[in-house]
Amino acid sequence: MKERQEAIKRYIERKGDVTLSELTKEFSDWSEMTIRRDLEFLEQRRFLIRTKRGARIMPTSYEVSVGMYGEREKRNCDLKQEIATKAAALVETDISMYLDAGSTAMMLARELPDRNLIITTSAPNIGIEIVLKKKNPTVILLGGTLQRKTISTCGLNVLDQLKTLNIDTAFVCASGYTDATGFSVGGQHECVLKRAIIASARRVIMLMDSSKLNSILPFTFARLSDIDTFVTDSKAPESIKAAFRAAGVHVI
Amino acid sequence: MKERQEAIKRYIERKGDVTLSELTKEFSDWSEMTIRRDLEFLEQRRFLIRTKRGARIMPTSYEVSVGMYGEREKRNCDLKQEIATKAAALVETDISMYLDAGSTAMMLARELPDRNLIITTSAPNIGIEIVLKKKNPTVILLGGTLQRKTISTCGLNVLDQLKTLNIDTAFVCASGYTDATGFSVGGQHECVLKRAIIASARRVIMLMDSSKLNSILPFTFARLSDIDTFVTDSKAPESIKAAFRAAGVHVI
DNA sequence: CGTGTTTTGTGAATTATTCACATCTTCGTC
DNA sequence: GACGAAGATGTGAATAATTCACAAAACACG
Repeated sequence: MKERQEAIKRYIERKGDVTLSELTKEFSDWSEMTIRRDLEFLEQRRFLIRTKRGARIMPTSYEVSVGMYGEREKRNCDLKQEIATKAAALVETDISMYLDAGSTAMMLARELPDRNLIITTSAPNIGIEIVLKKKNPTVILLGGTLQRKTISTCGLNVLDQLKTLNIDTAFVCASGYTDATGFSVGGQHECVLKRAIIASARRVIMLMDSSKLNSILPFTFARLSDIDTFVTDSKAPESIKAAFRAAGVHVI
Repeated sequence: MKERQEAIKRYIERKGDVTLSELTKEFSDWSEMTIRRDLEFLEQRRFLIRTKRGARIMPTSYEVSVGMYGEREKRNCDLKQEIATKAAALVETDISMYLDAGSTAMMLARELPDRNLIITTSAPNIGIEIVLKKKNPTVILLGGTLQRKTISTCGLNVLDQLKTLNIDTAFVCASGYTDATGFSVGGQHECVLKRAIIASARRVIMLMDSSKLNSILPFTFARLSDIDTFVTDSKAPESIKAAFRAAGVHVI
């Protein structure tokens, strides 16, 4: 496969859904016809499917996280991508890690290196994504009732399942944060799971885009003191980042 | 949603990928424009995506089972569909059932009624499929290591997980059968799981298309005496069906 | 260099899609 | 059962996208 085709593939993998004109603008060194032929080439190899006026990433579980929830998820796509890229740099080979549910975590999953990793997750879509796109990581899915809204499992016996797993680094996502309430989410079950994960992991890395700062959701699952590292995007206000650092959190 | 739109949706769900001209031929009572509008309607509701000259089923986990593995899975698609339809008729409301991994099981999942059911499965793609497309069933995913080949989980503690679950009816798939060897599969882990399921379920329904009869795979997980019902397609030879019936198995 | 092969670009021909509008249904109301 | 409103469907022209054939350019190799 040519370099340009690889680049087109990567571009579409990130965007999920692109138009031909978008691609011709992005890859303006080549003609529309060439890009068209590349799309045909990539479609034949099942990397993507061509749509009416462009192409879309080959749907595995991608659509479950981004497409399905639609606009809300796509809105802060760039911020989340930035976070995912930064977080992926923190992943070490040969470790046991936990990956949370959610679209930011899905993007992180796509950025993970194809190396020897043990990845535990409660998000089956993320697990499938990893297993289909990478050869080396081992994926462990937590069992339990599959929640419709979050596409993640939660079970009464999560604690039992975690007992036999030693998680080194946990990548956890939050839906809200304020100084007073800490990190919060919308679901009770998620809250319980995240707490258990945080309690058992050696190192906790929190992923959260700046749009979620200063919002409160019903269930608090962690305080600043519970986390080691905080990964956010460049739009996060310096004041908050400074406050986090003052509390001993490594902010990236 | 209109009846025609439902029918178009079903048609595309079965075919996976259709052209507009195929649809206008199939639904010749209506004009191309109407079909076009229906596709737009269905796309908005995220049931499918429109491609260059037609439409394709909305990729959730469908592609994981059918598209991804490609031709092999598509080959006996009609046989499997027949089995799935017959098996769906055996599903009762308000029961706890187990659904195996595999493309036949995926098709059964799509045929399930949108009613109150507790569905346990080791196939996360099937679980996601159900949860995204139906409102009423509760899905329980078994935890464990996610296998790349089968997209199913298997864990050391499956037995523990099953202890708290009372499964009434188990729909189990096999990859091979001969009188001498019984029902067999290719993976050791699958074998263990299927055995555990069969041991704990009140009623076992085996799903297998006729192309798999008279083939042997490495691991036997069940004998004729272990199953209650055998669902196969119309191409299965009468002699085998008669032999099964003679052994006390209900053949459909 | 020269030749054959592959890749890329161009524009015309073909095909698909959209749009505006006309017609036909359906349904509630008097 | 007549009427009007709202929605669904069909038609054809306008627009846009895609394909195709072929020419030009880039590349490989002796």
